[in-house]
Amino acid sequence: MTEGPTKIDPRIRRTRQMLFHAFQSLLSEKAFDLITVQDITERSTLNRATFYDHFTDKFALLEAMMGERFAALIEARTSGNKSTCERALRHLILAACDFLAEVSSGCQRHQRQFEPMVESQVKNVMREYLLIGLRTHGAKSPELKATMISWAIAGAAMQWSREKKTSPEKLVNAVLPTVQTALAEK
Amino acid sequence: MTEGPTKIDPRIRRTRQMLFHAFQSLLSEKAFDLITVQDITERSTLNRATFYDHFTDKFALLEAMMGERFAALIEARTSGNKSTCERALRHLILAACDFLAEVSSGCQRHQRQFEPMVESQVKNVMREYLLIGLRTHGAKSPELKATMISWAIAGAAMQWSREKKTSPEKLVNAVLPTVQTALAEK
DNA sequence: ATGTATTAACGACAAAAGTTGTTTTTCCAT
DNA sequence: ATGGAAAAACAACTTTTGTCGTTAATACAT
Repeated sequence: MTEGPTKIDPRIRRTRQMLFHAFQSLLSEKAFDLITVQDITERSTLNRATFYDHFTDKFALLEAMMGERFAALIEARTSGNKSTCERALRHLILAACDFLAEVSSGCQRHQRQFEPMVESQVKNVMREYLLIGLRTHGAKSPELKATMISWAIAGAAMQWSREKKTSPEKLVNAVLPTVQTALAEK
Repeated sequence: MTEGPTKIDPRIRRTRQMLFHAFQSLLSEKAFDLITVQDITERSTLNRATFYDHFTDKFALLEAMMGERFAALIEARTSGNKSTCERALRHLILAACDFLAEVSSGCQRHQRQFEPMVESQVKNVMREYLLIGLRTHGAKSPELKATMISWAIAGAAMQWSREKKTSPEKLVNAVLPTVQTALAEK
């Protein structure tokens, strides 16, 4: 998924991981808005300037972290076989719910600036996943369909994660019919 | 739509408008990221501290401005009669396209931080609109439906606005069937 | 193993973001 | 019109952001 062009310098990987870890541990303590770049670099025992060598700001860090994690979660669950069959769709929707629940539980209540990043990454990863399936099945306008469906699922999942008054499975059942008919359209 | 509880002090209205105007004029000159709060207050001939009396940051200003404008556009076009009939849906989707096109044209190319705000307001306003129609028609789970549909439309419109390789009407025709079947589901 | 190139570390800097407290202006109810 | 309440103006201050130039460390190819 948007693979890096060449081998990545292990130091870069290491530094990124250190920033991710520090950031995650801070997120479990205080709200995103209250976390400064300095907080992150202090905890990761890196220089603040080093942070800016890797990310433009803390939003980019959040975005990258969420994207990587959700993509990894999807990858792990579907073990790579993209598809648009019911089973795969159930997994996809469920994965979104689980991911958002996991993110929620690891964080100190979401902030204004926090959600949009999570949301956009969830949409991106799901869209990419759907797009592959749609293209191999030779659907009509795959890009448009992939966008509409990934956004619709993301919206449903975000709403569910805010309210959490039913089980993820119930949401899947409520969402799936709409998604399937949308996918099936000529 | 989330009306203010009481009459609003004219000074507040005035100050907000001054900030909106200054901001809009700056947006036509340089990118959102490069605009500072000081830029905005200088142009609006207000003190920088005054800005913070009204908005928490420039993101909140953008958000408020986009929300108000899109809501006004919708209001103007539908002259208040929310509905879920085909005619109303066409108008809704078209309104989203037109709004995004208008925003694009008035701005210096969108930035990373810019789009999410526009996007979220477009979704919010459309969701509210759909929700009213769905509730009066006694639909099944109106909140979920309203979310999925508004997000799907917003996604389609955002994608269209980035690419702009077809007319808005063509997009409406491509999007409408999916939306209608989703709305009609039992 | 060593040299080269890349990257991190570091310190210092300028600019912008936010905050606080005080004073002045403006609205509006009486 | 006048007094009280609310908002704006203003200045000063702290924190955070973002950048730059130099030095030190480290990965990798030879």
